[in-house]
Amino acid sequence: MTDTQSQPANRYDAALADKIETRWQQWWDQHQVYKQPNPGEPGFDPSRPKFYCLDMFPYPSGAGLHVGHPEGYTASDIICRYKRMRGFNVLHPMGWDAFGLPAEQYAIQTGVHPEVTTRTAIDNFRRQLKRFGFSYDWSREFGTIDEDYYHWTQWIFLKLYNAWFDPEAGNGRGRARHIDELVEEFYTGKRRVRLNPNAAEYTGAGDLPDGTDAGEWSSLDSETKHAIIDSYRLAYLSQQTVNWCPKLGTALANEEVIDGKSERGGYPVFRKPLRQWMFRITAYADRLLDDLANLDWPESTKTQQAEWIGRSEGAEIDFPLLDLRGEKSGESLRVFTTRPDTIFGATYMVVAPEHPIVELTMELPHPETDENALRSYVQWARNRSDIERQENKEKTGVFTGVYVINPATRKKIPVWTSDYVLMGYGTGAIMAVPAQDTRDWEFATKFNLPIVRTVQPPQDWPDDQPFTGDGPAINSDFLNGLSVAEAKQKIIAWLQQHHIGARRVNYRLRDWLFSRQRYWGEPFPIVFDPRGQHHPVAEDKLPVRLPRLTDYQPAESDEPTPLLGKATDWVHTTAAEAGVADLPPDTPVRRETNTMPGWAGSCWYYLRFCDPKNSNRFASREAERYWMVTPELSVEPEEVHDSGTFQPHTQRVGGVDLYIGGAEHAVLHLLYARFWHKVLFDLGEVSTPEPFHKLFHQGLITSHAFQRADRSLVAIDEVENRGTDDKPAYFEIKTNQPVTQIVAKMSKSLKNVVNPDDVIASYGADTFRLYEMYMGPLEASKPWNTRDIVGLHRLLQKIWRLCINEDGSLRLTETHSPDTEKRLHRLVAKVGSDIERLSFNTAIAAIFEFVNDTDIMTRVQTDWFVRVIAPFTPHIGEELWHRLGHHDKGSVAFAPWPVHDEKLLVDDEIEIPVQILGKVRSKIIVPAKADPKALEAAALADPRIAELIEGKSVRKVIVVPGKMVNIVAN
RNA sequence: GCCGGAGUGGCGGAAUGGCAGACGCGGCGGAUUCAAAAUCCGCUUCUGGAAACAGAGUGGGGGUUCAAGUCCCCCCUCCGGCACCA
Repeated sequence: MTDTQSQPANRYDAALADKIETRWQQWWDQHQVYKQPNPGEPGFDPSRPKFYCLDMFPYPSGAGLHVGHPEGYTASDIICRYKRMRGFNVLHPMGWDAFGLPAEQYAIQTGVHPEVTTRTAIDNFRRQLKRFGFSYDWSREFGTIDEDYYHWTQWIFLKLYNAWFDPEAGNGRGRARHIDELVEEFYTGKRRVRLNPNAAEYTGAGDLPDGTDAGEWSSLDSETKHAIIDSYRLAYLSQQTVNWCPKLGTALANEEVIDGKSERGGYPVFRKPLRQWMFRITAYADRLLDDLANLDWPESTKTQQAEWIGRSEGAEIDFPLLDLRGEKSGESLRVFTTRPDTIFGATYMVVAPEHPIVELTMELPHPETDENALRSYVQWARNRSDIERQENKEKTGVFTGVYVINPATRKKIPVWTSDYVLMGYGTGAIMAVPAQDTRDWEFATKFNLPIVRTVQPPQDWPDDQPFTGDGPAINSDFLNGLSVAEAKQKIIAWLQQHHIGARRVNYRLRDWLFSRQRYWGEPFPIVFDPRGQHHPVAEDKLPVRLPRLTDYQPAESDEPTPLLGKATDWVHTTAAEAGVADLPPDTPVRRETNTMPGWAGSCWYYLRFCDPKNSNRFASREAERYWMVTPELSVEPEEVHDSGTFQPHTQRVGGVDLYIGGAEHAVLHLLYARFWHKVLFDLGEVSTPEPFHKLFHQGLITSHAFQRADRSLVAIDEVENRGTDDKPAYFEIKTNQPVTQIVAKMSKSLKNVVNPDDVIASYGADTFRLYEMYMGPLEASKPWNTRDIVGLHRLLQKIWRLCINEDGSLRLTETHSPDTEKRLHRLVAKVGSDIERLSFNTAIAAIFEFVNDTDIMTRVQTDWFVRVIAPFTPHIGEELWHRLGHHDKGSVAFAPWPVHDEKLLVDDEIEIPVQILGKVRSKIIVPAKADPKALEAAALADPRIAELIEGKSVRKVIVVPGKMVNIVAN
């Protein structure tokens, strides 16, 4: 590549920027400059350390990139470029999160197939990203909708389907094992044959799961065997209450339902039980919680995950149920409580409206049951969305007519049902202790239920308030006088001794609902036989391809009907065709018609990037190990962890070295990915227990908008400034009312969305990159201010003028300036350390200062300077690099980062402030290495200081060598 | 309500307990120009002062320290997340 035929203009402007940028982008593409070979491939250098830097891949929408995308992407690009110059093998890939609801909705609106709209959006995103000059290895690009990608998404699903969680394995932390090993243990009698006692789908069933030995494995019929095995699988089918919208023909996420109506269209939404695929993520709750400690993640994100998991310690207690005649029935109602110490104050019980006991009571009413009231309440509660429940917290409920015995007081207490008790948490039933719980207090006062204090409140405590704090137990028999903590210990021991309760840990985290009724997602590799039993598709029959539907309009229906049901030829097939080994080949089978949710594809894409073209495995073991394991953090095992044998003391640690993306994914995506990764780790498929070692969230790029006195928002084009730039006075044009400028999210309605293409057209990509990095700290949310961009463009103009003459030749001097040299070494040191700590705004400020103070440089100095700016502004960097004569030596991307001389970083003489009583009164110039005595003497000898302390007595002189002198004199 | 994070000039922001406001934008003044754009130079926290300089100053109030934007306590505001989780 030569640049002789097109001499650029003398000035660096948008046109020149465009010419330089497009030229080098083409050149990078042609020469595959950023292609990073894997171990064993030609050009791979095993002597270099590795660095895996990942951006959260985008969801390509029809609207194209917005200015928020390039923020994190520019940051990671700078780091990757810097790391390459520091001699790292850098894995820096990009791809597309392309299945999911928005694409499908867009397709329905436009009438164009989602495959087409999505591919178009991807092409547009790729074009836009390339225009920024990001150094992605595009040879690794893929989309989650690619068949040879979702092939492995389905394969991972099967891994979870064919796995169970053994709580005793893995040194007591629990570990996933192959389902065959469970069957083997049942068969040999090593393990009691019974339903999984931790199976979420059976909680609330009172005393059902525990203590139900199923007997000899070999004596069981196949249905029972299936039921037992399925209760252990990490992927299982379960009846779940969902927000069903008949008009849209799909279940909706909670955030898509507003006031009981769908967000889109405003159609009514009902809560309906639906059979759905679930993941037993709750089995991993403790490990997901504990392992946060080892991660280099923002504390806020770790906290959010910890709270999402919501571990709470307490006890499960059985309350004996009374039958129709008021006698002990032998059954009991099980509750979870964190305050077993308050059991003597449990004056009534509350169960969720969905609790089995409610259903049972409606069928077999007790003498005091008001059947109609109960029925209508349950009906009403069932149709209430979660959002309605949140909005109106006024307690509601009805008495079921059922009584239980409080095992501590031996008194008969009533069982109520109320929607403030949630079926999904604990056992779906509580013992209500109004005196020590705010919610129970509200309920008890509303329905006139008895309140007995069992913790002594402080003396001045109001009578009309519950007391939830610590204090001595009262009215509690053998617990009286004990503190809350002591009472808990004692009552749990008592409960266990009498076999009516046990210590128990509960989690806020629920099992993960994984089915959608939508079209645009990964099909499940599952079929159903004529008896309704599910079977996995054999691994070598993957992928199960998403059929191409021409009619992807959702069907309006009262009954949930997944869209894939329309693909009748695809749905109805045979065991042989589908690849089910354990059925006779000609057995008619029905394919699973639900699809996976949008999260599926993003759960493991970081693994595929290690080896994206592999058709035998999701990634080769060698590639996965090379990119994911951080040797300096790992204890190298004697034997590699391939076999699935857990080796707690030799495990490799690592994961993606730096993962940059928005904080909005703090919980769901990052938790789901960690879960899948841990399962794959347990099964010996990956080498590290965690997927992402270091995580960083870039801040939100916001914009300006205007606010009326009533706090409503006004779009920016409806406002004018009737003041000056310095003292602005904004008015709404229509009403002539003053409005105030505020910072708001970019949104179409506020007309404050910035399109990156426009900015690049006006200034070029290098300016755009600099601007976004200069706005402020990467993690902070910052308002976009178009006016400020020009400052960064001017910096590039200055850089251009500093290096290029009016006639287009290189501008160099033979005269070596020691001052320039010193400042250049400081620049190298400052920019390098600022990049390491992701402080790009201060690095750019240092470049500003250097350029402002520099007239001309030698060839060697210019060569260094170009390397320093190249990570930030790769196009102008590459242009200058080649003009410096590096034609044949390749890209500046692989030029070594300059090595500064530490000696040039310190001055011989420095100016330090002299304070009197903490106020700066003078400054003195002293040798940098002056000792405290010399500094004190110099300070006291300063004429101004001498004048000011005249007549005062110097009580103390504090000297901080190299920093300052403070004289205490009065 | 609970959990995070943040409040510094007209604006974006800088500052391992050690000169608050680096750097950029905007503004003001000047140079260049027939003129303008662009460019270059100077000034730009507030108050008083021609200046030297003095005083005040990092959301508010207290405290620790020779020294606090930074550490501690209380309060206010804004942003983000969660929210009847027993």
